[in-house]
Amino acid sequence: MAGATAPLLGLEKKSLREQALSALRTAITSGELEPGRHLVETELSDMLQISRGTLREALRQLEQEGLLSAGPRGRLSVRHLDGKEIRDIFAVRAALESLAVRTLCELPDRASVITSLRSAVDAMAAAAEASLEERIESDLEFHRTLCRLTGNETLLHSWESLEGSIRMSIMFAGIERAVKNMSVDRHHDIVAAIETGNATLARTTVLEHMDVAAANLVA
Amino acid sequence: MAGATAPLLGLEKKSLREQALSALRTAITSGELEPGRHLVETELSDMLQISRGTLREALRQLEQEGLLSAGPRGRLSVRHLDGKEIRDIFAVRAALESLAVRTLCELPDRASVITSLRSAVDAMAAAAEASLEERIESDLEFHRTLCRLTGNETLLHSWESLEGSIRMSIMFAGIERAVKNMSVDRHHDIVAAIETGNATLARTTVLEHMDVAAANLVA
DNA sequence: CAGTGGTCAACTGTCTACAGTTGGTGTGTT
DNA sequence: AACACACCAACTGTAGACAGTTGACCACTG
Repeated sequence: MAGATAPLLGLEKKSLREQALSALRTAITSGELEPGRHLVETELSDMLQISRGTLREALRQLEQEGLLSAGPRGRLSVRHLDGKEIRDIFAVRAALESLAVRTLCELPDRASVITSLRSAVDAMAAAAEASLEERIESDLEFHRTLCRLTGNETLLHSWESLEGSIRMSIMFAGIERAVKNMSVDRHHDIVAAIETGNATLARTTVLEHMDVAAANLVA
Repeated sequence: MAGATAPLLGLEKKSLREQALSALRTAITSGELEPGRHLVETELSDMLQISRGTLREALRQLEQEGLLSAGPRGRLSVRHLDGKEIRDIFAVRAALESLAVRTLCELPDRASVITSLRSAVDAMAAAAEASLEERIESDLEFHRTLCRLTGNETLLHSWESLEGSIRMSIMFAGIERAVKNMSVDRHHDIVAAIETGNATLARTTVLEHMDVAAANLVA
């Protein structure tokens, strides 16, 4: 986790809600909490050693991220994805990321952007020999960077809201299938397309990338 | 509010959290809670006559919708938008809705879709003489319908997550400016473009519609 | 055997209370 | 008057308890 730089002597204090949030997120996206499973508040609050009120705030956020689905009478369960939903998720993702690259193409000075993206690709290359988890992380980090560099906070926020669903898609399809989408070359193509400044080309490249990615997952 | 059909003798019971959610949403998007204002939990829970725990769940959701921004130490305040952020919001909105129309164009039988959209446009025309609020509602309803008809739940969800920000943009710019975007003709153009099945045309129409809309708001 | 009514356990919705932290204010000292 | 320190009020983080509802299981009755 290279992004977790401690703020110069600042204590690493996260609220219990945030801790619960990431704990549950990883539990779900790792499959520890299998899709369809009913979540019982008292049970979870016992496991995590936090009170129900704190837990409920975290659950509400996960629900809005699309990781949980609400049944009748507030019953929450882990969302179950089918092939169509994965394609739908990737269609939205493609729309967001194509906006990202289009925006980046229109930037007057893309030099620093290109530099950042290249180092993100390099990180993927470095992780290529590492664990599958790390490869996935570096891949997602690349795409998140794509959105962040636009400077459009709303775009970044929307993408991050989708991130949980993306991770669920990966888990649903199985990590073996997912790594087929981690090709360093394909990501280089995206950066190269941005570098040309040709928005149409960049957009097409991203759309195709996502099409292939979704196809790989649901194949 | 044509969408609020009671489910055959079903009682209309909403949880306090949901009630608080809509109360706060309208308070913010109507400007009753002005941008930048600090929100104090105890104060709000007194006003709404609910407990803090219940309120906090609602606040968490509003935060994720982008209506509230979190300061240091959990201090929440009503989000303040500037011109750039409005353009950013509408750029994301344009990306989502252009995906919507593209998807609709690729549908084999668009007849029923066109019918639904036409009635949504008719509703706008009917509201043209009504209050400004109703005009805004019918406009948003049209665009929401655009997303709903695709059958892509993720797309609809993403759009609805953005809806709060869109409403804030409208309020920020002032309703007088916003109504300039409610032209029935322009919305007819979108429907007509979908009817042709020409995805590129439809996409261009929507992108331009959103460009104009954002320009009108920040002018 | 079908159907009815009743009791019980499991959950969620909601509220109140307590603890910890922070920013401000007033007072005393030099 | 300026600075240091101590106290205080305001607010958020968190916990624990109570109430209401639902679904299941079981006995009773026609």
